[in-house]
Amino acid sequence: MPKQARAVATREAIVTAAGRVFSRSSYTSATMADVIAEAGVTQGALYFHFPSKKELAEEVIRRQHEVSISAGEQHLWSARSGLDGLVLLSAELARLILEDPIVRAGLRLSTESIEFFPDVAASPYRDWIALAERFLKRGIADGDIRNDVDISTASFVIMSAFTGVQIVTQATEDDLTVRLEQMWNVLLPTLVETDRTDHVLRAIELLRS
Amino acid sequence: MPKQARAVATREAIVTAAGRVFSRSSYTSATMADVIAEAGVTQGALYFHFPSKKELAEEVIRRQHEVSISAGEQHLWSARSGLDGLVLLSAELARLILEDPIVRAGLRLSTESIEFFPDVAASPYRDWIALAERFLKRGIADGDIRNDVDISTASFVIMSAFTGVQIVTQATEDDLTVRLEQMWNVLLPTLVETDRTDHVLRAIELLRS
Amino acid sequence: MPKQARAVATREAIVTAAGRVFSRSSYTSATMADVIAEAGVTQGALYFHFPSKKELAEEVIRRQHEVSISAGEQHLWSARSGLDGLVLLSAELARLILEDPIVRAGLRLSTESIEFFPDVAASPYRDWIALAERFLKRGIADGDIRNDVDISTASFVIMSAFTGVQIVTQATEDDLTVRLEQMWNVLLPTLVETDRTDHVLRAIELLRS
Amino acid sequence: MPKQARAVATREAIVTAAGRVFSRSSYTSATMADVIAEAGVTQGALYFHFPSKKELAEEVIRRQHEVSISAGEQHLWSARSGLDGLVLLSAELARLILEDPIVRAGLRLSTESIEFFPDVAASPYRDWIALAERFLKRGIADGDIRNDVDISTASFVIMSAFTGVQIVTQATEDDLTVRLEQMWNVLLPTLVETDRTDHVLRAIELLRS
DNA sequence: ACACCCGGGACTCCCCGTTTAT
DNA sequence: ATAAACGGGGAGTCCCGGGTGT
Repeated sequence: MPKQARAVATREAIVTAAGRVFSRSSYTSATMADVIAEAGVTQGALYFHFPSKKELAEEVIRRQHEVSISAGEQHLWSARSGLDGLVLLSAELARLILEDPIVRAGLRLSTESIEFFPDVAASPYRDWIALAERFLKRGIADGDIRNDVDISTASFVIMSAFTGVQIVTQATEDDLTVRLEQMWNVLLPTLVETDRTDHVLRAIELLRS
Repeated sequence: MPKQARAVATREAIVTAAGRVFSRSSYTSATMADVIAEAGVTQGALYFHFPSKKELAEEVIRRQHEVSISAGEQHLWSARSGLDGLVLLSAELARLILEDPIVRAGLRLSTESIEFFPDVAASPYRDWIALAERFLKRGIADGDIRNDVDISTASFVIMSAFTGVQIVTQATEDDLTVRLEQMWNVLLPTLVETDRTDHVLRAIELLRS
Repeated sequence: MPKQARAVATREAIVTAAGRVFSRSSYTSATMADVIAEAGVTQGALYFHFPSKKELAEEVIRRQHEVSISAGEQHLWSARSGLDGLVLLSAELARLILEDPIVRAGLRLSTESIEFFPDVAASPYRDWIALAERFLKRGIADGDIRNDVDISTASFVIMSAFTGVQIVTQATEDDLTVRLEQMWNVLLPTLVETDRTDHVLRAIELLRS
Repeated sequence: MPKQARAVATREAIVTAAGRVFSRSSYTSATMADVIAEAGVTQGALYFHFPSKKELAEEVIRRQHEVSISAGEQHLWSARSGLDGLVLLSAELARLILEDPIVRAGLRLSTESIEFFPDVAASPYRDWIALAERFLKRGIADGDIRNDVDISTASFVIMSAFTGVQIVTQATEDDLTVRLEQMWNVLLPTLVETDRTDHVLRAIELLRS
């Protein structure tokens, strides 16, 4: 699709810069000038690749979506079990949120600027919940997760708790990985058979790597 | 502080209007003109009472703080037990978030506009966690909650989960009370002795009233 | 006119404060709030005594006029001779400009804010020139000043030079008294008979006291 | 710096308009809207070329500086003698002040708005005094000016008197050229040998052309 | 008469997302 | 793809008028 290699590089620089800018300022308080300065491109270049601020933000949101979904997909197949995968997914999402500006920006944009992107506000959560459901299903098939667990409810509560932990941790500047482990310590007992605490311990162990 | 009755009414109208405006728009995208229109006052009146947009927002945050804390305090003494109180607290907070624009606005401002109010970003969560700790302590004393529960960890996870449920629910436009019940169904088993499921059922029953 | 002693004090405090404010800020950049803060009165008090910013400034101008004229009048009679008086007048005006905020403010207002007080822009200069003329006349009568001096021209040039010295000195932050002496050293020889340099020396000596 | 011809024209129109506006209103009472209206440009155009009111004013001050200095330099070499040049310089400055709005504005801005441009308040006077010194030096070399004249003192008094004459004349709405001649009639006798009154007469004659 | 609180609203500087001319 | 221009708001300031109390 892109005609010149330079064009790709420019576009990439813009999106990356937008990620940094939108992750540290809200949609309205971030300015195109900020993005231009951060990317080191000219106004014309920016407006050539993205006709408006909104479309630039939407591209960032799209990237966040791609990245977090593909991260999840990978674990779905590579993890030893559904339970392990679920825990690893949460760790991977946490890592992305902490380290990838585009993910952080996409998340911030889609949740916080509901007025501008009303139709994508729910999608990160919906995506994550759908992912979690698939892990839970596999977990039941694997025998790690109790088969009387309501998959839909459980995945909602898990991903909500994850979201809450992430948000509260960010606000209080706590250590997310520590808090995540505490979260799983509270949640896992209700998901796993009471006499299979070894599974719980093993899964939590995964968080430390 | 205010000397005239009219002044009190004006000030109140402004804060209420600010609550509505800041709950539907972010801090930066909300404008003083919006507040003026919503309150039906003049610019002069607004700037007489609040010298800047920031101070107006801070007043809204302060109100949110007061309201949610005092709501919690009340349940701490009126509830039959610590466990019941904790559940009722969550229900009350949910109600306030859904129904009181000032609470919603205060929450949105303090969490989302970290760049402008860095020092209060954590306070709602810290407050709620501290409240939850007091409920948990009473719950242990009342015998409703297992005495090997780590109060600090549990209160953090509970309030994080609550926060997450509220945020995800808001984004997906689900019914918060239903989701809250699902959350408690997952969380309570780990807090209450396994042979005291009656307590769990009774507490959850409270959510429906 | 004022009925109560308190009113007189308030009014005086306001005018004095206005002097300080208008001497350090221009008419437009000075604000009524500045005056209020400086005077330590309330807005109501200020607006009771002066119905507008303009009238307050006009009062300051009026005071400056009174003060500088009466200072001149005094020297006219007390000085040993017209020449001495003229030199003393310049010293006295310099002192007032340096030390009395109301004089400085009145001067600044009447000269700089021509757009607001067009009819008084010239008056300080006209007043001073008229004063100088009277001194020169007496100086001729006293025999200190050459009788072929054109009084009207000379007084204009003298007071202009004085004004210029004062302005340039203020801008360059030089010592006004030193510069004033230099000015008289240049001007006096043309006013006094060439063989009466003792008069010149004596007059300049007066500046040092 | 400006890349397009149109940009140069726009910028020029803005500076010229600013000159007119700032010469008839003080810095604070002049508004950007005035400049925009006077220049016939849009707000965007103005703020593209000058990021703030202050920088626009500073450009005007810079222009005034350039114009008056280069006018002086020219006379320094073209005049028949130092004395003639000095008188011509004063006439030229007077002409610029009367006819060039940018010069008038720059002067007004740098002297009157000390609060905003403290570091350039003195520069017009310093520049002129430095120029006068060079003329006086040449005048002594040329034999027009007495060699016992203190150059530093004399140039200060001359330029101060010039400044005063200009200011008083402006306030009283007198004819500047007439007053300038009167000023020189008072000042020259102390600068030139008493038996060389022909020089004085010739120099003053230059003012009339 | 004197003082004060509260409110009114025009206006100011400037930022910002976005097109037009080159 | 860039320099230049566009123009709609943005927050906040300012001078002042009314109603109230003393």
